[in-house]
Amino acid sequence: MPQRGRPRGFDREEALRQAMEVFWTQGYDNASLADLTRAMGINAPSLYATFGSKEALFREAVALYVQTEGSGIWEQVETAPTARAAIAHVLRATAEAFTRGDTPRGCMIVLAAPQMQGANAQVCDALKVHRQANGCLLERRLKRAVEEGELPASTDCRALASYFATVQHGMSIQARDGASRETLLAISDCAMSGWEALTGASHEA
Amino acid sequence: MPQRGRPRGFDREEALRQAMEVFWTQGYDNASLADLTRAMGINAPSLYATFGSKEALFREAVALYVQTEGSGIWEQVETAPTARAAIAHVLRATAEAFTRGDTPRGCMIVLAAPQMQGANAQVCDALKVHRQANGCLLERRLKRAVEEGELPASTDCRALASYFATVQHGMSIQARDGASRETLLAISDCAMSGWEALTGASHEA
DNA sequence: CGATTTATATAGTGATTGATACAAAAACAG
DNA sequence: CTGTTTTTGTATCAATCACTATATAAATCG
Repeated sequence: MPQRGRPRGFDREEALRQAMEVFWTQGYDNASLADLTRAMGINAPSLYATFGSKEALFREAVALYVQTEGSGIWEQVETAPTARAAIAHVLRATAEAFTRGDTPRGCMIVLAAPQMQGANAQVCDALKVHRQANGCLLERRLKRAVEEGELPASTDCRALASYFATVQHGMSIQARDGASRETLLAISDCAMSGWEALTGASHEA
Repeated sequence: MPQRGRPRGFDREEALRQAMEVFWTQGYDNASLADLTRAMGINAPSLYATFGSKEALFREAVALYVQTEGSGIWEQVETAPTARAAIAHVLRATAEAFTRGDTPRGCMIVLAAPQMQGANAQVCDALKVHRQANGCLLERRLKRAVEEGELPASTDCRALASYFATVQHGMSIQARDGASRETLLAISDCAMSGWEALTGASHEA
């Protein structure tokens, strides 16, 4: 019994992708139900029957964003041969992802709801969790590099992770302000050029 | 003829300061007229008679922010003896300003309206102008350092300015996410530790 | 076919949005 | 005092917000 009643007249994933793009460009507050339903090509009752509420739709959109857009940025952190290569890839992939042209500029996780206080504290907090997860991912990778001997034991992995996360977050603002791909790549080069001074691993390639 | 009619029953500057704090914590969209009038201690007609509109009030709040909160961060860029000292001060002052405790965390210019599209494109664009002005300020200071011999002629001042602006912007996100003053100071130290590698001025102090 | 089940479109819910009409209140000028 | 001017509080404006009640449309089941 695959389905009993009237079949759904739209593609759930495609509608969710459209909603994600609206939230990505407009943010959570500024994206109205009218904006969402227009972009998704459905009416409000279909949206609520399928996704539950605006907040639930946003959470699904965030999950889709992390899975599709974010994966290209963070997926190689664990598998990269060195911590240095891992972080360099994160920054370079960020510069490219933020200036793809067919998607909104900057990171949805950073830009969609930066206001902690007010009506949508839970939504903002959900994004904060994602941001901090990325910072922890970097920190864990750096700690592994210390264990493996790539970096000296004196390395302040927490500080380094916060630093590179800060650069990655700041690139969202730059991208929204119109920075070109070349500019963002130059920024990531600047961030990486201090690697030896940061880690004391001047003997590493 | 100092005044003709009924005198104003509240302090204009104090009310503006309260409005600034609401916009700072909640952002432009999320700050409702009810939030603003409650914090300012006045009713809506007084607000409109004094400031014109919500957008005009926001612009005045931004100007007040730049003048009061932002000055401590950017005022020494021109007067600092070296570009290195200037930028180090910007980052250190940023770490302190974003964690003062009695003011909201992070930069109002970065956090109050990051959505370019939608209802408030003009408001967002006004903030973008301020952000880019800071980047240009850094770039001009770096170019002066090249002219004065502090930095080699090969220095890419545009890229360096974008890089440090990116770090400064990213610190707003970190501050909103709860980063401590020590963490932000460590981030600024990380950003500065690559100075020699970035500028090729390894012989400078 | 009729019965059931699910999705759709229309229309409208109360609440809140930014912004005002209006008249009383509080100062001055004459 | 009587006008004039400006601010104030109350009460409200149309528009929009997120959300839903209701009835019809479109499918399967028996």
